[in-house]
Amino acid sequence: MTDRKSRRRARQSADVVIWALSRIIGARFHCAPCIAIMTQIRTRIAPSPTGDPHVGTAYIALFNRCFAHSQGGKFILRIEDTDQSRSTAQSEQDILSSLRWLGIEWDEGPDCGGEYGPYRQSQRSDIYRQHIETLLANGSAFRCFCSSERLDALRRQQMQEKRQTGYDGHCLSLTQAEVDSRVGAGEESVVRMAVPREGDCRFNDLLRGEVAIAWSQIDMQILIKSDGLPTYHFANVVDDHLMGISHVIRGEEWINSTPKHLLLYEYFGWEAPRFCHMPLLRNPDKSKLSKRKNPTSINYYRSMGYLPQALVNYLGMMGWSMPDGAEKFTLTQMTRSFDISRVSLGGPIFDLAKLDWLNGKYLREDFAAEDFIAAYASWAFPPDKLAAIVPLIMQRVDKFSDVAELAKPLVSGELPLEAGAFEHKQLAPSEVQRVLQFSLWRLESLADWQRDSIEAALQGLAAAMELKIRDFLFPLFVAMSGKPVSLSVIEAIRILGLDITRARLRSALSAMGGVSKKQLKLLQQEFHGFSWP
RNA sequence: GCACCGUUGGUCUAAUGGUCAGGAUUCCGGGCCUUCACCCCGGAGAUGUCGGUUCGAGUCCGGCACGGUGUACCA
Repeated sequence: MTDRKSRRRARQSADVVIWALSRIIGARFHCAPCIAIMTQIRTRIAPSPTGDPHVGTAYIALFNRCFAHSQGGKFILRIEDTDQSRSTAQSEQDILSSLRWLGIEWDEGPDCGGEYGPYRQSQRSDIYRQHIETLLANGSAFRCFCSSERLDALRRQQMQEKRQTGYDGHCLSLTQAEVDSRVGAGEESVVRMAVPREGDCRFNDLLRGEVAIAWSQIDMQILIKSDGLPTYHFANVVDDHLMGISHVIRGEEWINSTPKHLLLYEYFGWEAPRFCHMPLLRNPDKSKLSKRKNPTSINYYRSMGYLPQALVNYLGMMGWSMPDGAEKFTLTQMTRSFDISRVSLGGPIFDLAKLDWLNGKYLREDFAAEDFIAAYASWAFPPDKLAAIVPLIMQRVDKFSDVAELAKPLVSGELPLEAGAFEHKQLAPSEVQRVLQFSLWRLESLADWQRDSIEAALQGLAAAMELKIRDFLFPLFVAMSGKPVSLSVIEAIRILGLDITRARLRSALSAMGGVSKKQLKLLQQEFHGFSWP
């Protein structure tokens, strides 16, 4: 702790010097990234558009943004979409709009541009191709032709012998002529980085002090995949340098691969940025926050009716505190008082009880009745949702006083489930669980969230399970509405969206007594055995 | 397995090596109040463990325990 304090002091004075320098130099030069590195604080968030917008992304983005903006620097958003098979444009859109909803805005990014673009890695292939040539030429990277079979066998053997797993340097001994002829013959290959086998890599983490990792722990990482695209490690380093990133603030999960990154900077002859590894947000069981165990999508919090300012505030309380101890603070206040050395390293548990309290505090203290009305109305009844709800309700009511009860499932979060709610004369409890779990998996994999595709997916699933659609839908009705009779369950699913649907199906599953790990595995096998049209 | 990073009430956190380890949440009790909630007051509850340095350790050093992460042609 003392150590932390003295580091904090030292850093603050160093930052002042750098800042002053940037004022002097920055006024005269506007060119290479090297100048930017020397002169300006530049941080980034580099999400991979492979799924729901994650609260962990927002968390790291928040700290990067506060760090940069508290020192007159810039905060950049870069899309890391080198994994062609998993990246989607939809996910990218969701990430941008979620961060914007939270008020975490960026100075440069794929949507707003900037001097260091493009800000999407899939548009930077030429840059990576060019840069890998440098490493290939100076011998710090090499072509590898090993098949995945050989690599698998190698790994198995290493594990059996209880040795460290990793590449054995097989292709390191290839001559240039050999490499050229095999490449010329069209043989598939990857590019790996050479890694020393002796000694330690030492670096100074902004929060943790010196970290030493033996080079023997570091694998000869693939830099360019056989599809010609870079892996994270390579693209990340090249881009961070070219974009003038001065401080890499990222999750703790990256500590172990920092030596790879440092080595790449060295191979290129570039000055490395400062590294700062934040603690990881955790599930209540202390494992890394995951959507299997918790709602992790920012969209979930949005559709549950949390306020963006409360969620950002709450994220700011994770591993960090205001110097004056204030618990309710805005993004602006956080930025103004920001001091990265106030980050505490124990992984904070993302616990909803305190978020609820904080959100309520915002609602009570910051909203006049008319503000509340406006905010609530636009949350509960945005025009398109209202248009979808009204026709459903009109058919089923006799008088206005019936409306609220019917609409309840569509404007609520989780619903209380009565004991025995899932009793059914055709379906055994285990069958009900299967329907719920399979439906959840099926819906999660749905590409578009339209009435027809949801219906088709569920019908296909019912057929695969050899259940009558009527019986099949029963558990879903109950899970989604809390009652066996209600509005169209498919409409409800469409209107409520995946996040609320997931939460309801999950709470139904746990109301049924939960699914053990063993059961889950069996169900997974069965589910993967299904085939869809 | 190996490596790395962590460890203050259940949870989020505060504490220039020096008061009685402070605040928030949660839970419980009381007050306000027609009820509930809000709000106010009060209570319960923590430095993982063993050793070392020191006049003095939550804070510095070492061992152990526990937890987490990493060990991919994912990021």
